[in-house]
Amino acid sequence: MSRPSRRTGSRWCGVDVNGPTGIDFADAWAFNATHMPRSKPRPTKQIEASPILGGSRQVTSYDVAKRAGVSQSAVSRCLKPGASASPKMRERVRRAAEELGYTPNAIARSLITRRSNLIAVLISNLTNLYFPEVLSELAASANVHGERILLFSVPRESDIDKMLEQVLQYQADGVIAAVRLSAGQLEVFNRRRIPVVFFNRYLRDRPVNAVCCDQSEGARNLVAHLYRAGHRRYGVIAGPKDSVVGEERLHATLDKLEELGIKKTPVVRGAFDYESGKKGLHELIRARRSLQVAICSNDVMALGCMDAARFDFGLSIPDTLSVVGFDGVGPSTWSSYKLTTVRQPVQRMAEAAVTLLMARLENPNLPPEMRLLAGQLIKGESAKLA
Amino acid sequence: MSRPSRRTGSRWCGVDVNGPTGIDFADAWAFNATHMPRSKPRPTKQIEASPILGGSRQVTSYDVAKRAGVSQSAVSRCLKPGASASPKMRERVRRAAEELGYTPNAIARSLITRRSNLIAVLISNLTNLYFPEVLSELAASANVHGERILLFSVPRESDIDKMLEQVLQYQADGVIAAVRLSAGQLEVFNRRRIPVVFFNRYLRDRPVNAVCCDQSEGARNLVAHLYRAGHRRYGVIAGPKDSVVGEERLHATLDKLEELGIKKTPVVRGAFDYESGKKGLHELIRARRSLQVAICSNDVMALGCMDAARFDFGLSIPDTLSVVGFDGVGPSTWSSYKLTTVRQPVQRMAEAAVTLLMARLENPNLPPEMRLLAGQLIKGESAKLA
DNA sequence: CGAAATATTGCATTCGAAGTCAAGTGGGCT
DNA sequence: AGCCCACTTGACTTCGAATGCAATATTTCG
Repeated sequence: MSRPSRRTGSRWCGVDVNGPTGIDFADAWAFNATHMPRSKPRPTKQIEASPILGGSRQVTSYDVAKRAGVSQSAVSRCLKPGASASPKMRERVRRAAEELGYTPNAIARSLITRRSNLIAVLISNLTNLYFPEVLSELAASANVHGERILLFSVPRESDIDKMLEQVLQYQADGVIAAVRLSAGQLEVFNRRRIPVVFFNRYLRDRPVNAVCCDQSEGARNLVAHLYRAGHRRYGVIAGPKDSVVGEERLHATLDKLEELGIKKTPVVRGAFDYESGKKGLHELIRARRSLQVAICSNDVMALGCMDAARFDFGLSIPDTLSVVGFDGVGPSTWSSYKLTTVRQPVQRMAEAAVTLLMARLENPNLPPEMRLLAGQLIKGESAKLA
Repeated sequence: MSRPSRRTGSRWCGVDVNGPTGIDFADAWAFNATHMPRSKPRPTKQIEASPILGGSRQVTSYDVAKRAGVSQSAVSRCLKPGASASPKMRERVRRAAEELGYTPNAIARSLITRRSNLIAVLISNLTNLYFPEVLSELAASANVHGERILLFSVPRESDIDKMLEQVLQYQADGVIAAVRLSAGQLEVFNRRRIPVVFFNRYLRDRPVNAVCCDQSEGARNLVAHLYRAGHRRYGVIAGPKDSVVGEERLHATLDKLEELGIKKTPVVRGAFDYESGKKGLHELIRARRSLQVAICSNDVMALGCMDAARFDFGLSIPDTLSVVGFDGVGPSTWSSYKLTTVRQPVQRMAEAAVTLLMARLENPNLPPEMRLLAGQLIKGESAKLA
């Protein structure tokens, strides 16, 4: 310490100064304070000197600084790529850090930088066969940008508010939502300038960030192929009404059918799960015995529908009944199904979602943006197509 | 402020005092400092007084304190259930917090309490059909204990070390590992007293915390049933050699077979995925044309195996070939498969893993513990059983 | 060689909540 | 009234890294 040393209570220097510096402070206080109820000298912040003993206090940047004979700020700067630091110091600090097994504390960093490097991912029901893939792609993309994934698996819609509270508490940098959020819930994030990107859903009444597979185009495309193959008697196994993408798939399907002159297509509702597909087919057939095509709003229901067709009704697919789905999940390609479906480009969608989010972290003023990615028609063997 | 007011630089009080208190400080400094290179008055920590303007600084406990007319410590105490606080103050603080829309900062809390309330979950490949269920159960259990899940999806084994570094940086309270960890990697966590619980795997050479499904018993049970049904010519489609549970399933199977007098059962290796199951059956049949039973080390391979049997070889299941698996994933119950398998009690396993972890957070000195949960034999229709 | 420009470095402060400790308050009892 | 004890409450420090700023060190260049 060659400069005129100021008396400070700062921790790592404390050990270098003669005597407890705290006393100066107490004096200063005494001078001004007319009443001094707690006059005990401010304790010099002193580091436990026994890193060898069992004191398993974690190694901090102060420890590294001391060992390298530099200041804590220096350590911080050396670890940061862009910062100003001489190569010599960099090397000394690097060595000291390595010798001590130093791990920066991301929590402390987040507190001061106001960047948690956490992305909250909200997923409603992980068992959907489609989400796992999404999740793993999201994790990969986030990782590329130095962000981690804080997972919120929402068992019931009613629990969402509690989850959102947690998302806020953890200071997530941003949110990727594969669940339904109300306008009010979204507003909470907007007010705090936390970007939210919807995954395969969005809000109808206001512009939001979203990455979606182009359901409409996929659906119309699919219907066109089916129609050209000669199919005339359709039925739809749709998702629950509160699923925006489900409704979009449904409406695009019905619109295209009407455009082709086919009216009054029966529609039954399911919950996007296997059993719904089975049940759905039973209902459809009850409604219309001569059904030729079952259009299912997702793959898992389509697979259930196929199984019901074969095992409950003894139908031959695609000869007696054509079945199609949406998503392109793993099992849809299995030999038992070879489902005709519209595959979502999950990987590109995940990348897009993270990219959208990161851009809004850089520049919070970017306007809401919706990215539509085209689905790919997978011509399986579950439907006669043109 | 009814007591004799001490002059302090503490933030929330500053605003109550007449005039800028900073000046008193400057004087104090001037009095004592013999050398004063930086004599600008120590800035009184002052809170931006415009919560109405666009100043979107987040609401802190200081703001709440100010509004409620109490100290910041009081706010902290009021929000914590056990702490000492009069009902009157509790109510005032609660109201102020609500009016301001206060959200405690979990990051700041973690820094001081040294508890991040984060559990790192390491999963290798999420697309495995079995992990999604695990993950969603883990999330649910963790939530019950007030912990969040920090997800690490490990694409390649080689990336694990980078992941572990991140786990440390984020000060995860504990780790649930559904991936392979070397003894050295585990040691890093032990040294830092971060509990690790393995999920369906463990280390052979040292005691560790683990929750596993009792593979051996399940396998032996399965084989016994198959044997009693009259099967004599077996083949095994096993997992990769580096999977501990896979090997356990394999060895238990082979042991039991030998115990029953059946030697030299052919074994082929797969990667736990659908294609491996198909390929595995081809290899098995090439090795032994008269195969009666294919024992697969997981469900997904079993499903692939079934499909290969039916579509590639035209075999009838279970008449010509019996197929069994392990896990009990969703699709195994679908009508096309009705797989006979040993179901893992995923929910109870997840609960156990979290419980084991939480116990070790309470008391870090608890010895390693391994919980074995029995698998449940699901008698599907893919195998003739006794 | 010396002045000016630039690079390096350290000090002090900051982020926001929690916890320690002492001071204050009030009640109950003698 | 006086004393003791339990209960409330607030001031201040703490956690660990990042950063603005000023003080040095080093280089550049006239």
